[in-house]
Amino acid sequence: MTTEKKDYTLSSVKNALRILRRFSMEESELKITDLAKDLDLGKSTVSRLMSTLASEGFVEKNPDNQRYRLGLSILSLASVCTSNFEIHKEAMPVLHSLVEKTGETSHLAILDGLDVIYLHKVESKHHVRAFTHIGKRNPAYATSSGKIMLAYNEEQFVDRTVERGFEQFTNNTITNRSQLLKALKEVRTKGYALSIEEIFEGVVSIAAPVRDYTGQVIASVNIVGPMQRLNERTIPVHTKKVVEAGKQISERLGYRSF
Amino acid sequence: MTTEKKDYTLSSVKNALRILRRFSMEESELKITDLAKDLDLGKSTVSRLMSTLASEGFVEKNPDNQRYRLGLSILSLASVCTSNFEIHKEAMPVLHSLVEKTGETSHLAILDGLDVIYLHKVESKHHVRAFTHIGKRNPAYATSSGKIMLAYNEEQFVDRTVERGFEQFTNNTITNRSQLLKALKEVRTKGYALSIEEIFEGVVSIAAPVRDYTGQVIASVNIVGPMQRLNERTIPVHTKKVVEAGKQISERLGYRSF
DNA sequence: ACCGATGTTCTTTTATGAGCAACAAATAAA
DNA sequence: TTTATTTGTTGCTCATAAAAGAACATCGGT
Repeated sequence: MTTEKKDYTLSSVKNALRILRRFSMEESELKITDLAKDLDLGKSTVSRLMSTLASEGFVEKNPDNQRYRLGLSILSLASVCTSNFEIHKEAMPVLHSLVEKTGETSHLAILDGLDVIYLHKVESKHHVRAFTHIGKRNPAYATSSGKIMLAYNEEQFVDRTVERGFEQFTNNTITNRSQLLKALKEVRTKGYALSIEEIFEGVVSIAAPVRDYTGQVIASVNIVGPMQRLNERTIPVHTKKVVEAGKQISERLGYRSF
Repeated sequence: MTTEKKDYTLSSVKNALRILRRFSMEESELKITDLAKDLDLGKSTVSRLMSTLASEGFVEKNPDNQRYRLGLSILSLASVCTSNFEIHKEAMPVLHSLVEKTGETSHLAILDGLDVIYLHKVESKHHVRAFTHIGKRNPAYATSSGKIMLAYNEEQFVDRTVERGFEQFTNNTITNRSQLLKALKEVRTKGYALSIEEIFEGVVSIAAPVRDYTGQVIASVNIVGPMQRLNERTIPVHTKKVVEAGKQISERLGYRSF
């Protein structure tokens, strides 16, 4: 009696989806040959997968360079996706006013596995090079939002983070268990999280928890900006505003703190 | 010798994509049985398609009600999709300032087939029931943005619109060729387009063209609001601002009008 | 606790998708 | 321009993966 349970995933569908996931901000146009190499499939297979994807509007061919890019069907679905999150709706006005008050870009993030995902982003007036975008994933341990989520959720996330291992993005990146535990403890006592050049050089972020009506931390608000503007002097005042924003969203979700 | 050319689209992939496209703002959570009925497939087939989609994060199961909804993989791809459009980046700040100046919600729209698709949306402060969202499709002939695109593009779009037929959304909806031609002519002479209760009762929109460096109209800016605020008195002043916004975006795209 | 409805698993058969190879098309090089 | 080289699409075949139906499990309601 072999214990292997049957795997009922459809390989062609899986391949099609893997193709879609290959598209990224950095590589937004892909060629058949490259995809075939990446996914270890035949050119013809990929070609046919692509025309199927194209027929439903999930990709389209750039007529100029023959390459494929994501199609508008994706766009139509994205709003449906975010609308699933009640937080999203409640958070938007708060994020906007946070940006007005601080002058920095703000995000609403949730935890997906061991990564944070940015559900929403409100840009500041400053033209800064964008490191994030809606839907972007970042490892939780390296971001302020992520540390919030790790700090206020089950310890098992810490274990799993350690298992997965740390990538050192900068000199300040947390790279082992004890550093992480210490950081999370600090988050819990202070009620907010900082990330000072822990993932990008010269970039600082400040995050605060968002709680649902049960008091559980389900999301995080943050602001992000360059060190020049987010420094020892300004961080304390901005932090207050971020924490306040977190509380406001939490209250809109039915959380009562007393 | 039958002239039918072979169809190389992969049916399982096609079914998976059709499933994804079934999700909408109105029906954001779907059940296996319903999907099976809708798509005329077996329950077991849909079940396996869904688990494959779920394994790649394109859908996820709502633990509360056993239903499926769109997953975060979709979200990650959406920004990649919009970033393909150079207009998007250039238009954003202009849309924001248009919203500030007019107090109404603003969209950037492009034409896809015979529909307009909203590439971007900036909400006004007013809490109005949302009729649109990023990625939403609307028939071109019934919207101000769409009329802009039809007015400044090849006549063939008009023919195809007539072929596809008109749906009467309201009393003011354009429902035949001559009405459409007259409306488009007016758009061309005035340089902007109005939609006064042509698609939703009580809703008015004003749109202006956006041109690329060749002078071709590739997109449209609009504002949307309720009749109470967008009326004979305010429309003229708002129109100027919308047209001005269109020009600004066009200039950012390298268009020079002289 | 029962019943009805919904989702998942199992197995079989047939249709289908993957791969190879040839062809077409586009790009680069000469 | 012509030639060479890379890249994408099509034809065809066979192994196999996908669809269907039925049985089993699970859930939700009464």
